[in-house]
Amino acid sequence: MDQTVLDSQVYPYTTQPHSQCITINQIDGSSSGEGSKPVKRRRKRRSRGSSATNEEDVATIGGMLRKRKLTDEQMNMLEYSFENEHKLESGRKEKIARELGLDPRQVAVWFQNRRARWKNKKLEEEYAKLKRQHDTVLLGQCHLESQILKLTEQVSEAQNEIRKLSERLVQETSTNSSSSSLSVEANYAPIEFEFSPDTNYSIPFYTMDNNYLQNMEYWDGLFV
DNA sequence: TTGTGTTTTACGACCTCC
DNA sequence: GGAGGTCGTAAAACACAA
Repeated sequence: MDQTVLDSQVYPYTTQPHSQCITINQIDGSSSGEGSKPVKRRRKRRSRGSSATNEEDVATIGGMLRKRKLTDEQMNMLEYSFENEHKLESGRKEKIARELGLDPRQVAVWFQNRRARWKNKKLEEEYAKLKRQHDTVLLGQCHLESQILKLTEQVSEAQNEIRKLSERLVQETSTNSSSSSLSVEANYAPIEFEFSPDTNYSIPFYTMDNNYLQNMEYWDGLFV
């Protein structure tokens, strides 16, 4: 067999699988030292040949078992099949395996791995979507907070204005009261004032009238 | 060339469903 | 109980920067 062709389909797979140097949680529970939590035991990894069902699947080169890498054509067919249906019932598995010249076990494994990749991708997309939504909400929150700040400043300015005017009014009323019998309304046209021109918000104008004067006490209490 | 990170293939453990 | 699923991981293959 042509070496290039062989290499395109199979790759080194050791006859002494690294399962010998197994893993982390393989051993007995005693080594973990963590009492209550159940420890997963990892068995020895089987050598590739033990599950293979045909010769092609366990080609050997230089004493090494070789694991097969799927060809582009096989990959395309599997992808096409996966697009139609992510699950794999046994009849379909056998059929695909036959058509592609693969071990049904290989087809099953490929679908398992493909589903895992698909799931990961979905999770990433979902995460990105949620992050975008979160960022939008944050932006809205910032906007609202800046509006609150602006409005608070405007309220504060308005309160100062009202205080000044009320003081002026009280002072002038007291100096005129002895010399004039005219009412406040007669001497002073209602005083109106606006907030800063850059504001976009419709804030009611405050008009000096009798109601205002009657409520002075109430307002003064608020200003303290 | 080599070190390192990522992808692909494969497997074991465990779970669920019929 | 068996078939087929997920999950976590090993190890080979691959990509790529230094």
